[in-house]
Parts: sequence; structure tokens; C-alpha cells
Amino acid sequence: MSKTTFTNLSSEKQERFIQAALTEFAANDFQSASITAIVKELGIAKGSVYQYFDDKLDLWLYLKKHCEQVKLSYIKSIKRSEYSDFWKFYRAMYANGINFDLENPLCSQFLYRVGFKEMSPQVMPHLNTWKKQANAMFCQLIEAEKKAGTFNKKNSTDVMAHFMVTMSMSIAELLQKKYKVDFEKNIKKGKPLFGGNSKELMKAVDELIGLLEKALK
Amino acid sequence: MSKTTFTNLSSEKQERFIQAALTEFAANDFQSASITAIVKELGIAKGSVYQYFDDKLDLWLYLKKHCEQVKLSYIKSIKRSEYSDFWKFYRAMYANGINFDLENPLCSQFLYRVGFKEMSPQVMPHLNTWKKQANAMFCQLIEAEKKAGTFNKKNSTDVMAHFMVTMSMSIAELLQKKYKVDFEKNIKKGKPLFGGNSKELMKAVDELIGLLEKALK
DNA sequence: CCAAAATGTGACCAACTGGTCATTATATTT
DNA sequence: AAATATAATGACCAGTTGGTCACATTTTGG
Repeated sequence: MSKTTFTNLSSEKQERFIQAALTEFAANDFQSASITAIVKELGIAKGSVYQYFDDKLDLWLYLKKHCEQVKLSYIKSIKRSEYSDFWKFYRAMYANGINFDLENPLCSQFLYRVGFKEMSPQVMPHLNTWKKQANAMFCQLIEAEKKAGTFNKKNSTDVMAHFMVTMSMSIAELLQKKYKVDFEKNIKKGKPLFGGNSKELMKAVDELIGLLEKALK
Repeated sequence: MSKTTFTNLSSEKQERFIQAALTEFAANDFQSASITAIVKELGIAKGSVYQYFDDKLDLWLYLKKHCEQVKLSYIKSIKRSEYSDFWKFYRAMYANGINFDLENPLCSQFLYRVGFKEMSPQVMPHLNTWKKQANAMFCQLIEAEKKAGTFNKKNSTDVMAHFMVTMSMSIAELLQKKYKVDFEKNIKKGKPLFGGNSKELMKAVDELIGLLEKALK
């Protein structure tokens, strides 16, 4: 997971490298992402990449861990115990997730790829870790809510968890459809992923959460 | 869309070719799918492919249309008017969809890729056509149900449609999670996608539809 | 039976890929 | 200032790709 040569680099250089690599890996899947394209963009020699990382997979894993940590920093601050109602808690978590998207479009796009689109055989063994974690977390939450009586006990926990995880992550697509947000364009122009219309956006989110609520409680 | 040279081929040869191409394009995204691999598998010359199709994209588009037609043949037989209850109708449609999966694992896997995982820039303009159609169809259905009073009028049609389409298509993932069905393995072994446990499967489907029903009515 | 049309072929091409490594340049320490 | 350790380089490699085209083979119909 990244050689000392990379960690020894000045943090500016590291950041520049990460940005360039992320841009490439956010726009292409593992197989198609090109190391050559990254070094060309950075104006460095290809050999340098292999002074920093063992190989392409090593770089990918580093980027993945990096982005996951950034995302985690947005989410872990929200605690269930600080909210009276589960759905208020859920909504707060969601809002933070959107903040993450707005402030880290590249990370967001890359993780979207990793979580939803990636199927390259080389990385298959390293997928699902995040989704599995999210799923496990939701299962735990749901069990607790069942005990508290706010969730329907008749439905199996894993189906409910699947329901929530899927809908949570599908919001992006809804927004693309409903508001014709063009993520790719926004990324290329350096704009925030949602182009700025967060209010409209939260309305759609609210409606979707409302549906979830009706389904599960 | 495919040259006369291909349509002139005996239907056995056509079928063999389609199977081989589909196998490759079901297992790899557009960029990574290899024409060389297809001709090697078939034992024909690479030049032949370009006697049949203009280029890689032309072949892909042909496969897409082919699979969509096969899928459509399973779905179009189900008519809303023949069911008293929307959810019975929906369930019947879903059962037919699963039949399609069982009987055409390669088509199914390929369409799954096209609809969910594909992001190769070359094919981007040709994506979403199916999803858009599905979405439009659901919007129409929902509007009708709203008028009949069986769907909640307070929720916007497009959010509801998104809800249904997303959940419908996510079933595959749920089954992978819940029953640890390994699609890739089943495909390689020539088994049906779900390995045969259709009963267990329909139970999960029923539960999910139950959740949808609660959310929307 | 032969000519003409339709199919099939595979060596070949340019463009790319991830990865290597001997060499050079730059810091750091003695 | 010399010696050593660290970092950067880019020509080069073997392997891949989609696509071409002059040629060989087969099928067709007069």
C-alpha cells in the first residue's frame, strides 16, 4: 500500500498526484484507466509511479482507502443517539453524504464507480467491502429500531437493509433524471456534482425518504 | 446494424456467433471485451467479424437490440387489463422477468451490464434507452393507478417510478447477498443464473414487492 | 463447366497498455 | 567537498488491442 517514496513526498506533490490519479480513475474503470494518461497529465516520468506504488492495483487500493477515509470523516460525526427519531437521523446522515459529494466531487465519483459500476476482474476481490460494511451497519440499526418498535418486525432485516442501501445510493440517478444534472460535465468544469441546486435536491431526497419511511415502519 | 453477410449466414452459424459474442460482452465491459477472444473461441478469422459488422460498436448495438427483443417477448404478453390488482400484475411481470433470466442467462447478464455497469464512453450515447423506456412505461402505469385511487396522489410520479424501477432491477443484487448466488460461476458452468432455487427466490421477491406496495399505495 | 459473386482468411499495422531498469539528477550526510 | 542515499527519468519491452486488405476458398447461377 504505497511505498515510502510516496509518503516521503511533500504533501503538495502527494495531493497533486492523488488528484490526477483520481481524475483518471473516476472517469474510467480499472482496466481502462491509463497510467500513461496520469503521468502525461502530471508531466512526470512513468517510472515515478512505480517508485510510489508496486503496481496499478496498489495505486487503486490506495486511492480507494483514501476516499473511503474522507467519506467516513463526514459520516462518523452523526450519531443515532443524538436524534429522537430514526428518520431525522437518517436524513442528517444523508445531508452529510451530500456535503461530501459537493466538497469532494472526484472522491465521490470514484467511490460511485467502485461501489456501483466496477467489475474488472483484478479488483473484484477488493469490492463490496464498503457496501458490506454499510449493509452490516444498516442491519444493526434496523434491529435496534425493530426492538424499539419503530420498524415493522414482520419484514426480514436483510431485505429492509437492502432496500435502504439501494435507495440511498440510487438518489444520484434520480437527480440526474429529474433535474437533468450532468455529473460528467460538472466534474470536467470543476463544479460541484449537483451544480449547486441543493434546495431542489433536498426536496427530492425528502420525498424519497418519505417513501422509505412508509415502507419500513 | 449488421451487414447482409451476417444475415445471410445459416441461423446455426448466426446463433453460434451470437452466443460467443454475448459470452465475451457479458463478462467484460465494452472497452475490455475482445474481438480477438471471440474469434479465437469460435475458431474463425478476425476478418470475418468485419464482414458481418462495421466495427465493435456495431456488433455491440446488434447484441443489445437482440437481447432487448428477447426480453421484450417475455414481458409484452403481460397486460395490465388482465389483472384486477396492480400488484398482481406487477408480480406477474416480475415472474416473467425471472423466467427470462432463467432461460437466457447470457442475455440477462449482458443486459444487466448494459443497464447497470456500463460506462464506456463509446457506448454512453446508446445507454439509458431501455431504462428510459421502462421509466416512461412505469410513469404511465402510475398515473393510471393514481386516477383509479390505488396509488398515493401526494407523491410525484417520477419519484415513484424511480423507486419502482430501481428496486425492480436491484433484486439480482439482493439475491446475491441473501442467498449467495454466484452469477459468474453459474454462467461459466452453464447453469441458470439463480442456480435453481426459484422458490426461495420468489419469497424474497414477494417481500420486496410488499415493501414497495406499502410505500406507494 | 466455368465465370462471377459472395465468404472466409490471417499476416500485418499503428496505437496502445503496464511494467522495467540502467542511467542521471538531486538531496542528505559524513 | 566527497560520499552516499534517495528520487526522477524515459527509452525500451512484450503483450494487447481494433481494424485492414490482398489473397484463397466456396457457393451460386447461367
